[in-house]
Amino acid sequence: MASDDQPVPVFPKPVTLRDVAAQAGVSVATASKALNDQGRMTAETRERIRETARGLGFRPNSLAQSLLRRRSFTVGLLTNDTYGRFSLPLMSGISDALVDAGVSVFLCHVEEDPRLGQLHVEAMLDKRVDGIIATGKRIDRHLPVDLSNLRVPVIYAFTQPDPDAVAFVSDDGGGARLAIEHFRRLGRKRIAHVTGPASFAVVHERARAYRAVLAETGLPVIEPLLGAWSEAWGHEAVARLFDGSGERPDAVFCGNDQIARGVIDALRERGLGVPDDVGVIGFDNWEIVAEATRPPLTSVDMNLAALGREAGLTLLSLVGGKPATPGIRKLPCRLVVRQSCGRLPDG
Amino acid sequence: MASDDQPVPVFPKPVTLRDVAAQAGVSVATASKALNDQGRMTAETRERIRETARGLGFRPNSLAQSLLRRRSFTVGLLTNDTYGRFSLPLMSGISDALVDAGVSVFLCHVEEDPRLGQLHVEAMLDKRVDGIIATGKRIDRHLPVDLSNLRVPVIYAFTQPDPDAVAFVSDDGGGARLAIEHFRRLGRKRIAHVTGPASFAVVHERARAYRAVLAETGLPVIEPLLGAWSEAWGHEAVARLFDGSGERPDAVFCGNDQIARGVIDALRERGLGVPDDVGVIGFDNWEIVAEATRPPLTSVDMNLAALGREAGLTLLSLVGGKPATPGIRKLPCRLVVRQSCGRLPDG
DNA sequence: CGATTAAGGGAAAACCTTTTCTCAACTGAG
DNA sequence: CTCAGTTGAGAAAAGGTTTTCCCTTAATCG
Repeated sequence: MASDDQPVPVFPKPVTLRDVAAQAGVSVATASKALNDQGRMTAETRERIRETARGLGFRPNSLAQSLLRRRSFTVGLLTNDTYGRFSLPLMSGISDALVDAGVSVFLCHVEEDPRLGQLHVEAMLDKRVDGIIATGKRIDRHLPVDLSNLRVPVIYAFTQPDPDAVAFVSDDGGGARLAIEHFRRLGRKRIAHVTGPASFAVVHERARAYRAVLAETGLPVIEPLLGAWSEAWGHEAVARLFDGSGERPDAVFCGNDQIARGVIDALRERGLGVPDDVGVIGFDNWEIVAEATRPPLTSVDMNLAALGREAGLTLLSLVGGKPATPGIRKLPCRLVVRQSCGRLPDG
Repeated sequence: MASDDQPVPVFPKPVTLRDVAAQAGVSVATASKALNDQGRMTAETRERIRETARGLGFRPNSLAQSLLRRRSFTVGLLTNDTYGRFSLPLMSGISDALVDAGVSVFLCHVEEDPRLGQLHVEAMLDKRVDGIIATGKRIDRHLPVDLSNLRVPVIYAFTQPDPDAVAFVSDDGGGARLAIEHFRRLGRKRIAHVTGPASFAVVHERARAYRAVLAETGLPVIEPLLGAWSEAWGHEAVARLFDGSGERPDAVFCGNDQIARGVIDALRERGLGVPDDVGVIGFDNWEIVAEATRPPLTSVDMNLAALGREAGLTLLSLVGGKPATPGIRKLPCRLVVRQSCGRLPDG
């Protein structure tokens, strides 16, 4: 008896179409058609069945539907971005694009272990996901998983695609251009660039844009400083830029917001004011950092949610059988202006 | 013709158990039993069927299995934590606990809109998730969704549970105790506490622990400063603590890592060294912040992955039919010692 | 050698929904 | 009154797997 007084929560049996049909006094076929606006029957019958379904709280079993339609109305989002800094905004955009089609998103975090990753992919395929979106920590890094020759369409977003795949990435060169041109419009003359390690493709792409804009406008190019994606590197880079005897920068374009943060801290320690003496622009627009910086950081936003939306819509049309031409599509960045870059004297 | 040269990628038909059976020359029933180690047959037959399945690359259709077993081997993780700062570590712990049971996790982000949230929950139920784990931004905040009386078991992790539910939260009081006692062991005499807004239950819980430890050890209590969860507030709080004429703190225990960061910056601006003049300990151990702080921040870690693991295991046993006594279970925090708190003089 | 038992394997139902096909009844026209 | 055509609704198959029950054959025992 002692083991009996623990109330075992009993979960009610889900109500099936059969139950609805029985209660309404029709066959399951008719019930199904009534609820899906299919087939022919009197408006009265249709309404009666619907009313019964509502009353019973009937919800169709997606599993059964999926089995029949050979689609699960689910897509998998594969990522190895531990902190979700890039994958969560992306996911939010994807969900956004898919929710109207009744499709949900399955976030699947794959560690660096390729075996475990492959396992997760298999699990998704077994669950008959309609498609997979792959994303990573950085645009030019591969996921530790092989996604070629899968049974479902694959889209790459913000990560290095396989050849012949469809991919969406941000236009980092354009983003850099945005930042530098903004500095130029504000009248900055000596614009430096502090960025991440040479092993990242985007580092070179942005540096190219940096040089190009400066060349176009006749401003001097300061050799970009390549280092790490960290605050500490931003700090150190300021020492390199400002310790020399040469003319000093009046603006720094940084490869990410953490570097920018380190730059700003270092400038303050040197008694240089931001934005009055030196303007600073970051990259990523990681709000939680950009807004906490003093002064709040102007930063290039990669529009990850929009990227996710595009990826989602494209995947959807791929699932629908419409072919998509493979290749990399670049989506524009936008500049989020806060206070670290300064403003026009007359503004 | 022009529309014909676009190669439409054709995805191979998945191979079914029927295919395996046909190729092996047995019935589907036998094939199924062979692959699942059920039924009786010669070892030779079993092996032959397995070999055929391997050769064909057969993978059972989870949808069909789930339909039959009335379980999807999927659990939903519901969150409204936009940046994933808390939900991702949690999810990683949950996945960890469930992967051995072959269960995957469905991350579902519900915005503040309750209607959309309810919609997502319905979608998960329709997909026949085995259970749901709810989590939020902060321990004492409700999700904008009603999860009572669902058809599946629900576990709350790091969010305010419904009454009679099973919940796991971190022991914030214990975490505070850890920090203060560490300061005391290091010989700090005047320990201040700068924390978040009064509207959070954990703020009071930690403040209680703060007072308790100080009272136990005979150290003076400085009235905790309640403000916001931001760097700016940490900055401002330093002004309040150090501008007065009274004796100054030699240690500050902060409500989160961002506050700690603001505190450290403000101290540096005042010419006070961390940890030599003032020790600082944060809360959350958000590595990306804690490690970037100069000096690297000692912080209380809430062990979210462990929390997730516990939640996952408990949900699993609930799904298995074993009852769990409702109530809130607190899991211990741990102190991650870096350099901002100082060390023993003789250490 | 006949009868019993065990072993090996198959048929069919079940899970739940959708869809096509079929069928009965009824309408209106000739 | 008969026939074509329409309307309303049900039967059945399909989707892929698991499991129970049954049947056949071979082996064992008396």
